[in-house]
Amino acid sequence: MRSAEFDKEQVLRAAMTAFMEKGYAKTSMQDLKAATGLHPGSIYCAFQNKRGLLLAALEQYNRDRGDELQTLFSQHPSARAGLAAYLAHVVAECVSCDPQKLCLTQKALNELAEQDAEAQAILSEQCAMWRNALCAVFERIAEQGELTGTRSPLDRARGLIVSIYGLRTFAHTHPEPQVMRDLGAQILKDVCQ
Amino acid sequence: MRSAEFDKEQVLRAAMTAFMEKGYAKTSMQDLKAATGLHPGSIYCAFQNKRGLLLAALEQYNRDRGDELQTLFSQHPSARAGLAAYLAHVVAECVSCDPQKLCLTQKALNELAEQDAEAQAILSEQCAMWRNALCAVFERIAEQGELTGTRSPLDRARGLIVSIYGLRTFAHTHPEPQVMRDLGAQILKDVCQ
DNA sequence: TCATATCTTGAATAAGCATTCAAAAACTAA
DNA sequence: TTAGTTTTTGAATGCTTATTCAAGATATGA
Repeated sequence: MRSAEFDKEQVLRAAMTAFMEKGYAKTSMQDLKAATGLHPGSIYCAFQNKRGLLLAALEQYNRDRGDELQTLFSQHPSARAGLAAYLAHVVAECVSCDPQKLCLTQKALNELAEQDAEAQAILSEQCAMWRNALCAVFERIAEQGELTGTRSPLDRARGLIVSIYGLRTFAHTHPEPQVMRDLGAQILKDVCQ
Repeated sequence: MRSAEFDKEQVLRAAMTAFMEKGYAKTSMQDLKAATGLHPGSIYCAFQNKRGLLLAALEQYNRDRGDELQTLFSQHPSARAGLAAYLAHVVAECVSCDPQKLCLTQKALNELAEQDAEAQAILSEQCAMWRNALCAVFERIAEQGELTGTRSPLDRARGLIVSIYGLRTFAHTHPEPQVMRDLGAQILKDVCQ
């Protein structure tokens, strides 16, 4: 018996950033070898093939982002303040123009939703998990009486996801940071109204 | 002297749909040959290379979409009604799940904004043109007294673009058509408020 | 210490890719 | 009709790609 030398999470995070920077199609196995430090044989042994590595990386990304969201909201007693901080965090990522701070779920959705049914199913489920987490947030905000209007938490969660996807796409045109912050503020207003 | 046999607009529209379906990286010259009916030599003679064909296709797409928007709004005396029709049109495209009804600008923005500065510049300018067109729409809606609130037309135009980008990304997870229509209706409300 | 099972290594493979080019075809102008 | 110019054609090129595999390295258990 002998166990693998590499740390799977570490390898998946390295693959994640490689895919974020170049997209799936343009990331070569050579890129992945350089990013992960693994030789082709090891990658194929652990993940079947390039696509298997992507799918595993997508799941790792989703876990990491879920944890991050939970941590962020646990730091704010007011759910509404947590939401503001969350949006500010997303805006900051957009403004940074750092390819490693893109949303891999969104990138993959745009690149392969129409081409790979299995990837699409994984991504749809991840989107549903995200939506449920945000839905719970809006339920807490409602309980704390910080919501006007009559929209359901689910509606608001969907609206917020749409807005964040849009914000991240819009950011690729490099608008001024203040514009991005204003857009974020307006989204917060609209979604809590 | 001899003029080219092919119709440039027709070729560019064929290339557009090829790039929409597979993305830039995964569309091979063989795909483009099949889609356009042009042999490699002719493509290279007319557009330099694969990337040149993409850039030309992006510009054609932008022209076509600009014309489409103008036509749609010219059919509605009420600018507000035109906006509602425009959003309904976008939602219908999202619901159709037809890869040929994606937004090529958005697809390219997501795939190559970080990798190709020239493409990014073209796409940013196209986004600015779109924003200006929508800004003019909001000015007309304001003149017609159908706007509440104090947001500037420019703010609203940016917000609408963000929402449409988001809607199109969200659509890749195949939500129910009614959900998409509800999201469209909410966007219309928020942006005119 | 040794045998064994498993992982690691990196060169080899075969397919696919963007691009080039020279020959053939065809339109234009005289 | 004919000469000249440009386009069309599609095979050839050389490079890159994902994937495989057999040899070598190394940890584990006896």
